[in-house]
Amino acid sequence: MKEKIVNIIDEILRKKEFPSVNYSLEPSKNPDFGDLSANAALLLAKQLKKNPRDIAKEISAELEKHTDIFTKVEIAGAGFINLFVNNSVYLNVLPVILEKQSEYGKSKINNGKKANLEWVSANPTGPLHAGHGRQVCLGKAIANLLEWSGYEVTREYYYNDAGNQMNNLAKSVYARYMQKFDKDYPFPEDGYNGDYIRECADKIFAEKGDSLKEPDNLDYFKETAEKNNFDKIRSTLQTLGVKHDIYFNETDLYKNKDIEKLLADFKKMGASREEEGAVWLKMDKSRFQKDKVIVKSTGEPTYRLPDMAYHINKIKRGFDYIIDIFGSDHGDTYKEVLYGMELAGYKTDNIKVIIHQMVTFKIGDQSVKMSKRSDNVYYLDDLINDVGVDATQFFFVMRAANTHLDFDIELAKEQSDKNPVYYLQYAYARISGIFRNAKENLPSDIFGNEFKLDLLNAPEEIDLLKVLSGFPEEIVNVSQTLEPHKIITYLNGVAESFHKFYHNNRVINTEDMETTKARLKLCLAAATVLKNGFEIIGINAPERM
RNA sequence: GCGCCCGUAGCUCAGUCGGAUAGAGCAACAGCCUUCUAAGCUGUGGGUCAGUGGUUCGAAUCCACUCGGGCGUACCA
Repeated sequence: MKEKIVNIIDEILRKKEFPSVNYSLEPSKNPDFGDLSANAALLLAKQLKKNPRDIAKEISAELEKHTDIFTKVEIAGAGFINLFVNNSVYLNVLPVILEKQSEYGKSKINNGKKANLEWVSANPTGPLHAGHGRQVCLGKAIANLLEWSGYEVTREYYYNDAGNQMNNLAKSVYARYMQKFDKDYPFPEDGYNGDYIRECADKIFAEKGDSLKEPDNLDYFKETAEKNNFDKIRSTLQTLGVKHDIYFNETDLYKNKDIEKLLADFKKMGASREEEGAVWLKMDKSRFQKDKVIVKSTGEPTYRLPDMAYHINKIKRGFDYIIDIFGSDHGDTYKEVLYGMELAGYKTDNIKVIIHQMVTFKIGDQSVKMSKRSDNVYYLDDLINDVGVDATQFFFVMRAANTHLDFDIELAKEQSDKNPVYYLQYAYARISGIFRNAKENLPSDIFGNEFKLDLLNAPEEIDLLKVLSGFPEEIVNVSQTLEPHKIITYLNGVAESFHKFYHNNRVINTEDMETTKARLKLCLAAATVLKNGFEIIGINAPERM
């Protein structure tokens, strides 16, 4: 609908031969200012050096001709054009929602394009801890959002089982294993200290007895621990309904020589230098503090080089849009990776990196520890057990990614109106209740396709339709910024409008079947939007609560 | 020290490519259930948008500085 109005305004501006300006057409905050407000005249006034109210007058005279859409066009304040939209415009959205159902809100703007979303990508050194949840849930919602905007989405997990951390893991399990025979056997200083390490050692002991006491070969420990950990990670992801299409293995980049070739390219073009036995990538001093090591003096690459090769690989696979989600602890490193790729001659403008800030978990005033190195870790599984899948998903997606998140476990656990998840889900459950009632007590032809739109004329009914009509536009906007918390803000508005409607207008009224019919349709439309929105943010639509 | 992110109601946070009277939930207070779920609705109170200065018709939003918090600043990933 908004698109239609924008087209009308654009047409008028073109006819008047005004310079093009990037004006806004926003829902008015105050009902006195109509449904929508445009600031085009204010911006034009600056350029044309004319009185903004005069320009507004010219534009609004044209707008007033569209009586099918506008009931009133007003000029207000410094030169805002306030548009009062005809109710029929909103009413006509209802049949559209009913027809499209689970497709309502889906956009085609990115049809035919392929997106790659890489997230989680936790190394298999242990189970996911609660802090990982933010990324898991955020990525789940963003992947959905991309699909709703038309992309074909590949969900990818970068599986990194090379490097020192895995040796460290093996040594940790080995030490726990050896402690079965000698309880004073030293545990590595920077070893992984969680219970899962002991479990893994127990398992190995149960299967292999004392046959692995010789420390010359830790491979078995490494492989077993790695498999154990990754199974745990995948099981947690499954609980949250996350399924990756591709697990990209870092070792493949060694096998197919991508890393070797990239290193050779850097050398050939003089982008790298050797010092103290290590290879350094020459960094742009205006953007980075100093050069970065890409191959250690031991001959092993640092994480940067494989990361560059990995992202080059993604580009070569032909994605139109490549998205990574990282925690703020990686906030600087991705810039190095992108810089390296640019040095190697690849364009990185279709790569978007989402950085989310850290999470503090709180029970009352007490914060919960999350370090992998300490014994008492709050795992993502623990969190899900404590608060449930929906609350976990909702709380992680509820806030903008780039602000710190305080996760109030007590609040998320709360099965009451204090919990913000329920406000939304309750609206859906209420509608389901109405339909249960209607099925039991009304003749089945009440659900027929014919109904009288114009019986919907209560202010709450029109308001609800206004909100519902904004859903497709909301998806388009949010899919551009990839900020799913805005969907929640929007759905809150839907729930609020519905609750108000429900409170003031009884749906099922056996005295007036025609109104009942129309209102049931409105309820169905509201349920459709809620359910579609829930699907994007990744929570369930409960029929009863 | 330097880089990135953040600072909005008692609490948790929306709003930030400049727009009209800064919003929501919770908490507090006062109302509303013989009718489809009161996990709801209605109303009241609550703000120097961290601070100072600047840019302009207009700043929570942009710029500079200051203060406060988080994360980086590894031949860890």
